Amino acid sequence: MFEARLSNGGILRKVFEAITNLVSDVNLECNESGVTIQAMDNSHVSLVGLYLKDTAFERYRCDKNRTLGLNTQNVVKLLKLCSNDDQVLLRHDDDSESLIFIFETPGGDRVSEFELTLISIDQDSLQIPETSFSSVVTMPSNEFQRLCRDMAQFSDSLSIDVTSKNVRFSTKGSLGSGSIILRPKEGADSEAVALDVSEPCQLVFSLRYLNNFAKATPLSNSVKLSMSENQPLELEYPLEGSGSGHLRFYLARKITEDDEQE
Amino acid sequence: MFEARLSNGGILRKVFEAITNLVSDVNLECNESGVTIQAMDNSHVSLVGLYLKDTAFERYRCDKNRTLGLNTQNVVKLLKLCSNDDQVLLRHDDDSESLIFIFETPGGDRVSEFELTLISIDQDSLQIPETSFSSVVTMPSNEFQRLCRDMAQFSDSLSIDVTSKNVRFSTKGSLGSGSIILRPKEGADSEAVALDVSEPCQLVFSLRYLNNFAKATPLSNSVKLSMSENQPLELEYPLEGSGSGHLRFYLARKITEDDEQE
DNA sequence: TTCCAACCGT
DNA sequence: ACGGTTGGAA
Repeated sequence: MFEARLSNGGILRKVFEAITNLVSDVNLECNESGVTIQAMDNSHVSLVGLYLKDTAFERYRCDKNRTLGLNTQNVVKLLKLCSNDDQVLLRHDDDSESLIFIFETPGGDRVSEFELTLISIDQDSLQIPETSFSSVVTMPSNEFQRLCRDMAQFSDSLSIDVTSKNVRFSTKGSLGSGSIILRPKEGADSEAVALDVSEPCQLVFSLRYLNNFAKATPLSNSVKLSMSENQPLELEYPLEGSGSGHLRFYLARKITEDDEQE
Repeated sequence: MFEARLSNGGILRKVFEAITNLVSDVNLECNESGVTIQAMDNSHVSLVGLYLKDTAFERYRCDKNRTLGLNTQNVVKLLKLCSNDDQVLLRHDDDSESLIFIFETPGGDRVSEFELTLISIDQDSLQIPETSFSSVVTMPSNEFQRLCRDMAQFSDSLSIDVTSKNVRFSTKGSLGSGSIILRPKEGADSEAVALDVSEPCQLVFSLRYLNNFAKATPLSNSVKLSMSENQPLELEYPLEGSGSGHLRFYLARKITEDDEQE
């Protein structure tokens, strides 16, 4: 028996809304310590990682490990049926072919129960390793989204240069070029830009994917970009108000013409 | 001479907006006690019944009974030309081929007059009988609309189970199944769910039609679902602020596979 | 008929 | 700014 109660159904909806553009089917891995998703996107370019610790739930019970195959669009459809402040209870009976979503109004006078048929997904169970990075940029998530949207006007490649002093996002295309430099703010609160750089780096990424990742903006006020030379970017949205948890995206640096000449 | 003045033109517009999806042409039956419409929808599956008692009007005069054939879409077009709080005066001169709509701003500083050509509709004049029902559910109209829209995600069939304790709406489709249970609220105001059940019932209806009926939601805060086994559903939207009147829909229960096996 | 895009109302 | 509705196109 797997049973997990979230007091805020909105988080779950936003998580699936954020990843539905990337992956159509995912395996929800449930064990006693929490719930995770690790999936390659449909075009096998980027990775998505969700981690919801058991403490992120109001109530959590998972007697036996299980893998729940879900169609992300169907999950989004279903989660749209709950109001933002409804409580959400997920339930899976051992060996059942469906996952049950129960939405309860705060007053309890309305209880909706929806059953989603599980699907079987043959996908390599990824084990995304925890890695350390030489450059870490923390910034407001909406600012990152805006930046990626704006830069996409010029080209699909975004260059990110991080030094210990600042971070520079730049792009160049036929209609011109753009560059945005962010410096850490003095009175650093969580809303500000922060840098943690042991080794500067300069990497180029596809804006198409970054813009897809940025769909997760509603989940968190801040986003963390972790980079090292010759390592994929890790983009992390901490899940606020859920105790501990995060949604992460991984993207290998874009192969540019310079690389090809090597 | 037929002359009827409504202080609130919005009601009339909403009524016609609600039925224009179901019936393209209707006969407006006018007699000394008020105005009624009784019509079968275009596909001859459901019935629409409008009743506006003479007292629903600010002024009402109907010397001679008459049947005014109207194209519902044209009426909607015309009623869009009046503001929500305009007074509406309907006038029909005996034997005239048109119905006159006069819109007057509250201050009376603007008077618009429109003439709508009547059409002749050969349709059996229905006499929908007043019936009694074993299960009556009253609930907020917007909640009913939401429910029907949500359930349509799963399938076109909505099962309604009413007991003396609660009402359960459920559906089942390829992507899963859904069920919403409503219980009467304790501090029951007009916004709440109320049940009046002498005999429980369990019926299935087409969500396509229910969703069409739910277009009437703006007319009323509450909706009344009256059911008995082996009898069509009666869905009633009381016309608020119009003294006495209502818009009703009737829908026979959907024939399911179970029935066919009988 | 169903899906998508623009427009409007909240 | 979002959700809903409506109109048009496939």
